[in-house]
Amino acid sequence: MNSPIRPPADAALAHGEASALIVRLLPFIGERRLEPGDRLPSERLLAERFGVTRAIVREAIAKLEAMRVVERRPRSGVYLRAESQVGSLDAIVMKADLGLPFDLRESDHLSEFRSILETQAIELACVRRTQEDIDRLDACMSACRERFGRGESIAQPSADFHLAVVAATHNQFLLRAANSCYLATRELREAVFTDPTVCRRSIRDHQKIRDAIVKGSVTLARRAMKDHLHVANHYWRTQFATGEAAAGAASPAKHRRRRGPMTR
Amino acid sequence: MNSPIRPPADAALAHGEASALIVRLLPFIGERRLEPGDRLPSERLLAERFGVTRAIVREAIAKLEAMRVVERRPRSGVYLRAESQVGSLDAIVMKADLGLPFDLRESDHLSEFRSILETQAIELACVRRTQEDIDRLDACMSACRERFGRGESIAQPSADFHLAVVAATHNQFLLRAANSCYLATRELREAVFTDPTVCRRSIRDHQKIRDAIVKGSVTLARRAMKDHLHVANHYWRTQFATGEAAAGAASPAKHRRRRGPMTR
DNA sequence: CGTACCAATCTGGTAATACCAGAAAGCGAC
DNA sequence: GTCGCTTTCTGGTATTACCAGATTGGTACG
Repeated sequence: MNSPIRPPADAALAHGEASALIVRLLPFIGERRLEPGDRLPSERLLAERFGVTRAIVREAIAKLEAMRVVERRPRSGVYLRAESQVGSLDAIVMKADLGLPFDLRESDHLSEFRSILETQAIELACVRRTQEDIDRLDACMSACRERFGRGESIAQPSADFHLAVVAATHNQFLLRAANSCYLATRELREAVFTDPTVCRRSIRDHQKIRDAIVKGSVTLARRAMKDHLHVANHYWRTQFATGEAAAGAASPAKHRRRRGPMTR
Repeated sequence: MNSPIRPPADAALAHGEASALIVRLLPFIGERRLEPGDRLPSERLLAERFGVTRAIVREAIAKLEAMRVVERRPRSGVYLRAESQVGSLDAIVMKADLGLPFDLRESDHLSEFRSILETQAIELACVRRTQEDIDRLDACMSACRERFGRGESIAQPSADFHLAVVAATHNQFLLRAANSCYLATRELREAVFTDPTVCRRSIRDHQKIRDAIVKGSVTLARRAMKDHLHVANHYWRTQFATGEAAAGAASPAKHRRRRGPMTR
């Protein structure tokens, strides 16, 4: 199983009324000026207000609770948590998943976070990589080249490569955090990685990174990764700005409802 | 109602049948040898099997879905996702929250992850800290000293200090990731931070860190943080080992049910 | 008056049941 | 065999009801 470790399917939160309710719930919280510690309306009221069942409300709240956006107190109510302090990483990732936009500041912070993870990860990867890790890197490289040759976007195999690097640290926490980053930026990456210039540059950089890891040279690898991330973040920022400009009214991140047979 | 500082209330996932079901569900997945991509039994079967309602099953699955442990495919089934690749950071944090044990390997990886976040964070903090950030650091220091003076555990204010450092980066992603780390280790930290030696050492180290941040000296701060983390991780590892040995009995703080080891 | 106590009424937590629509499997007709 | 129907799965949603803490309001008592 050398293929890049990737889920067969799309992201998770897009289905059903419960997710739709979350999307409507967040602005509702905003316009009500609810602050951390405040209580949300009762489940029954919310159900009535949004025209759904209590079961739907409870499912939505369960998800928000899992992401530490909200806290349930039995027989008392549902309370908003202090977002910045207790929200989970995925509570932000979810924003993208639900079609809510990032602002530029958040985008930069995400880039910074990703850079931190990956520059540290590659050093560990140089030391810990196994043959299997290297095979996975090569598989991603092949996938990139193949897709590029067909003129397709290399967004996914490129992300897979980066994740494969992190995976070579064999540290689950690093891997999961990095994965969240790539989930959060999936849509915009699609756009960035259609530009042939970007693709060529990426593939070249990835090759350097891969070679450095194989060689086990920490300094080489870190240098290569830093260079790559620097350029990548630049492209990313540019793309984000243009996307931001075009993101006027309707959120373009909405065509996610794929229902295909899902070959697995 | 505005109590000074809200004792973070108990963590999130601990209430009710849905959470209990998650705890029973994970071992169930394990003993059934379900692998990524496999389908879970239908909701109705699970409900019958575990003696709860479908509503409970759905709530539990909603949480697992939010943490990207499983994936729902409408009118098809609930499928296990590739854990290492797609699970969220909080899917691991949850383990602690549900009373499931870490193994030593995971514990070390968590320490490593935390160290990466915080050593990078402190550099940014040196540059970006505002007066408000410094005030927060000082408040945490005071809380530490006060509690230590009363002979209480400084686990919470100590964690608050570390989080305040990360908060000074003004990077939400860093903060949330770091926060997840401290949530995951809450219980064990309580034990570690009752030892006066540890407390004294921590407070001293924190003071150094705080001063370096105020001074804005990146090199000093990084040095101080690295030293502190090194020692802290040592204490932590020791405590973990002893805790592991005594883990035959139930978790000391909670009277939560736990089943088999199931660490996969 | 003030206070202690009690009952109506909130809350979330859980249960039981039913129906819908897509998907898949069985199965008969050809 | 293959086509096409029907049955039987699946999750998705709605409805209703009851339980038990918590809150609240009022009332009876001191």
